[in-house]
Amino acid sequence: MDGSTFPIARSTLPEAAAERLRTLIIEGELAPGAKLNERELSERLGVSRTPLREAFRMLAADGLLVQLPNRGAQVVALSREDVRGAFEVMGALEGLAGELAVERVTDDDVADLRALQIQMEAAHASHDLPAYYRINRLIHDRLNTLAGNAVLEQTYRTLNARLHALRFRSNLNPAKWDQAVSEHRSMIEALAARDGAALRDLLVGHLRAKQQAVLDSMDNRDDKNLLGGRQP
Amino acid sequence: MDGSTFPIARSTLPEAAAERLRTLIIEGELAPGAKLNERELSERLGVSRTPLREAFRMLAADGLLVQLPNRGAQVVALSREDVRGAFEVMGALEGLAGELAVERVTDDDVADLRALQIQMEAAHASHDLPAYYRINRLIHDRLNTLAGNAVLEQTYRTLNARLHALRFRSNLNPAKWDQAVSEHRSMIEALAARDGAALRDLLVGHLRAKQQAVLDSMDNRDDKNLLGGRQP
DNA sequence: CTGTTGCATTTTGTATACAATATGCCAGAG
DNA sequence: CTCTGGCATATTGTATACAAAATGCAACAG
Repeated sequence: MDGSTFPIARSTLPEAAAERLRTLIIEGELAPGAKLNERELSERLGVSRTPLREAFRMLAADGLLVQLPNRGAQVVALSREDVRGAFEVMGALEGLAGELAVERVTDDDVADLRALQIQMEAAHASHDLPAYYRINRLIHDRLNTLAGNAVLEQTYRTLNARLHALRFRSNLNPAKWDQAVSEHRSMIEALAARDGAALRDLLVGHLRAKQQAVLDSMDNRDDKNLLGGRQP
Repeated sequence: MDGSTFPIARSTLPEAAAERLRTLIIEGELAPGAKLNERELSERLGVSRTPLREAFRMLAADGLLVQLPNRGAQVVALSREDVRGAFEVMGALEGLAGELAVERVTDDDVADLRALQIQMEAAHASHDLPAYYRINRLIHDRLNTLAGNAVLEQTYRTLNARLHALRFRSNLNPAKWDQAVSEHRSMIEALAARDGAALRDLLVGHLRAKQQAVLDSMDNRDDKNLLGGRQP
């Protein structure tokens, strides 16, 4: 919450287990809808069931797992509605981040972001999708940090992690990609001009486009199994 | 996440413990900053330490507790910055809720809200603060439900619970109270007119006023101890 | 008198044993 | 052949025992 304390961040076993599980889920190693057997997983991670169960509680709170009484935990399978809703909220959060960032951003920050934008365009030009996604995420994270609101940042990160479990990076058609890069350019200009309202609108629109792309890809038969087949 | 399943909601021990702790924190029985001794609490709640620790993890994820490795859990003490940040995010969320509600609201819904508004004005007229807060909360909850976005609703509720731990109901001066009631009237009119942009602006402004009131009360020497004295 | 070191006690962290519940299979009735 | 009931097995839920770490106090050195 406040981020100023540093007890050397000594990790405890439940936290470590949660972190490991989180990556397993996001990487797709644990597929959406997969049932998690406590004994098996505890052996696989080399911890006993007690800390593992605490890890489950943490991930469930993050929305990465669902826990059913006496029936264990399973990886969440996001429905179409869940994805729609999550993107709507992300849009509102990023919009707010933009408005707040404008009030605190320094010229150095803008310069940093411009540098990232150039890297991003390079990745775009060379069709390096992984690099593009990496830099894209850096930029959005940076913007959220610039907002200077710890609650916002934490909420944003949690939601983002949930969506990353979808691993929707696969298909992004060229037209939408061009569009996204261009939107990013406009965003940085709005930030440089300290135009909060414009930046907010750009971010909301940007997120809406992303949402649409993801929803489209969910309709794609090829990707449907990625979701665990729970949508009606 | 999806709310459509109903396995009779059989409560498990960690969930029950978490619920109990949640009210203890919100009612102020467990003061901000208070250290929670596992053994003592487990005896008091009549459960063993294992489910209690799972409850701790849930509440920590909700932001009601902070857990320090090898040093146990304590009730969160919100700093001024935390409160400011939480209200900013709440504003963005409610604004979104307003925009979305406009698209789904029925005339019956509007009638319900008008009825609540009348009850609220009655509570205001008779200076019944508890009733006012209760109805106020009902209205805001209703609006969030109307938005038809489960992710939004859940995020909103979690943040709201965190702020309720402040128990800031004590001081609300008459002028601000009048203002708040009047804003509510406008909000319902905007909803009835299906004017999403107006409703959004009203909600954001409404939240900003609430934020200011709470921050003012935090500066009040009388209330400072309520916060656990962690703010710089 | 002050500061530091080491020990006793308390408290948290983890593993495991036991209890309760759910799951799947098989037998038997219809 | 299908459906129901009951049993065996597997899995989750809870309590407790043991290990590790932190805290507080007291004794000692400076």
